[in-house]
Amino acid sequence: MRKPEVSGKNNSNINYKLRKGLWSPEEDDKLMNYMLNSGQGCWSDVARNAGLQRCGKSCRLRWINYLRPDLKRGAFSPQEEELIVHLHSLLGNRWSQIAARLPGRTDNEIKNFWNSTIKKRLKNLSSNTSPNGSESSYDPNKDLNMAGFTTSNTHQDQLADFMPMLNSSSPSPSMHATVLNSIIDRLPLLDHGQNMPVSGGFFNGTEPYFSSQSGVDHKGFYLENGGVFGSVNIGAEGDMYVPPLESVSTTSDHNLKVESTCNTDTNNSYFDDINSVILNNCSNKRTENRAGVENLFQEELTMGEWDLEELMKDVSSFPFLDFSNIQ
DNA sequence: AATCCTGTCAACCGCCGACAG
DNA sequence: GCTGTCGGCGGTTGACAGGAT
Repeated sequence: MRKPEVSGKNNSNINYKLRKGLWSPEEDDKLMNYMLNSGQGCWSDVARNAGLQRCGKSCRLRWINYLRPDLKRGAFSPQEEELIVHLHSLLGNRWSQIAARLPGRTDNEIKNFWNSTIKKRLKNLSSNTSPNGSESSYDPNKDLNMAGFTTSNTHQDQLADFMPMLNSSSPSPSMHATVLNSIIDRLPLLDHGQNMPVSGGFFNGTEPYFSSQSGVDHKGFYLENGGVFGSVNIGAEGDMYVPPLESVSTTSDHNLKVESTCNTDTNNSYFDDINSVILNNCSNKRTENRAGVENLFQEELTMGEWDLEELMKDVSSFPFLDFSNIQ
């Protein structure tokens, strides 16, 4: 936190210089009143018209990160933590996009939380699990289930079914396809709901149901560590759509590249692959879940522009998220 | 009680893309 | 096409609080 200050050397120019640093309660009142009465316009106009000696950017930041009425206060819930970790594994440091999936949370808040809490936790756990210290760098994305976040033993057990195959030292593309098909085979048919979230477990059998505050059962796809990947909604016409998410990439470009190679320490990415394939299929035609699967694992597969907006738009539909505590 | 250390978080900075003139 | 402005974003800073020593 910074002490309130006035930019510029000469305070006699206070009327013409912009203030910096912490916001005073009076400034907050001015901005709040202006925003509530006049709504958002050009931020530089907001600053001017509200009688603030602040730059537009500063006003915007203050409003977004602090004054906005819909902000959720308080500590992150374990569910939110898990969601942040998962979204970060998908999106990287795209805090704004992560924040967009967490109602009432700001990108700044999430960024701070990640840098101060989660990152540290993951690092500690990572170092604890590599006693010889051979892992010079840690990858939070590999440590999701070691970070003390809630996981589902059920899903771990279910995933264990696939581990022998996944742990194959040099699985062939056909092996990938086999595993993938096996998973897709276990996908429940998603054509029996109308306008409501439906059971859409990643695996069959013992997938747990989650109940939202509204009492509607939800279910998501699960990640390797029990994290919910996304829920599935069935439209009135029975078409399945996967809630979208903004463009995402785990690579430097915006194409999601799925490596065909698989080794024992790439289970995480492997399941991302699976999820992406499933979701990709689901977002196209539910009746053609299997279509194209055989062609997915080539030397290197580029899935093209993969708009996560098409995958996880409505993260609020995640079954375990309970936003009823928003104050 | 004083000092040090660490975590938290509000806010700034610099960059980028979109857009208008 | 160039330039300026603006909004948005991610990285970073630094003040403060609270725990540890």
